[in-house]
Amino acid sequence: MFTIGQISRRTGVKVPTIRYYEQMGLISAPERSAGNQRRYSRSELERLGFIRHARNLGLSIEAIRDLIRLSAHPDMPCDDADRIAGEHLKLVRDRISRLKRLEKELARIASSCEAGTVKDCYVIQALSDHSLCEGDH
Amino acid sequence: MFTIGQISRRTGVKVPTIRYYEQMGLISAPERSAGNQRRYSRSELERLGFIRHARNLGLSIEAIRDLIRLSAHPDMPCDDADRIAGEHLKLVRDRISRLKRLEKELARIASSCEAGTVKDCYVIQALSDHSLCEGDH
DNA sequence: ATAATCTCTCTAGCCACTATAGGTTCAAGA
DNA sequence: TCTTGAACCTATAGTGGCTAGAGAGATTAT
Repeated sequence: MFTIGQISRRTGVKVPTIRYYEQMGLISAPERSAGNQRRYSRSELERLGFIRHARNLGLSIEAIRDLIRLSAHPDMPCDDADRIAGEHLKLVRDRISRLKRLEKELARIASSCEAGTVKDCYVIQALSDHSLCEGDH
Repeated sequence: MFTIGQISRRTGVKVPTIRYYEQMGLISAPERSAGNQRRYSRSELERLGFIRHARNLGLSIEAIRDLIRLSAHPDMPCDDADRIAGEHLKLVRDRISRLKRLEKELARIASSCEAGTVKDCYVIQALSDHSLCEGDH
């Protein structure tokens, strides 16, 4: 049996976040001590690890809820789990390509200001005038 | 003189968002018609374009406020504008490298499930067990 | 017994919007 | 001039995923 602070330290998920996950239905309400404090078992520790890992990968609470629901039915086909992971992968790839375009333009903007005063600053000019952009976004 | 709907269509910033920017102090309160509706001039249209562009680049409201403050003092040195753009560039680069690590692991996870049922699904296993990760995150 | 550290619930705040409700104004057509 | 319908107004609440704080109670070590 672990206290909330103990599983917090073990999983790296902060105490209020654990309580928040409970509220959101990602982990079920654990047993309580005589004094109404949460007491967790090993399986709940593992589930929290799962959640933390998935969150680190950027999956939404919603997606994680779906995966947990799936894992409760081990004999169902796992197409849905694959789909969730695949969709998320696509999302991540989109974000990367978007950010790369931003990086390119920002790098251009940030490197090309040689003027000494705001009046002639390329950063501010470039931001004012979208038509100076090389790429599209 | 433009109505709020007109500058919304011209800049691509939604009407409630324009009002929100006004509340946040990014644009100053415009003139009003006899019936209390906002009437904008060309300079406000331009500023909104600036804001939209900067937001598209991912700059925070806070950073944009700083840049606007700077551009009100055209004779000051523009180091600060350069710094803001540079810092943001660093941020974007960090995000990209983080996302790339995620992409790698997600791709591995999503592609390696060959099992038919949830019980043996690699997606769920991999999420449960961080130690299966190849990289660090 | 006491002190220090957890833990409890509840509420509010963060960012950058978005949505809704209920009302007012404006511009164009009849 | 009247009417209609779109656009506008303010104010409030909700989004996601937490985080912070208050004020009270529980547990543990000395």
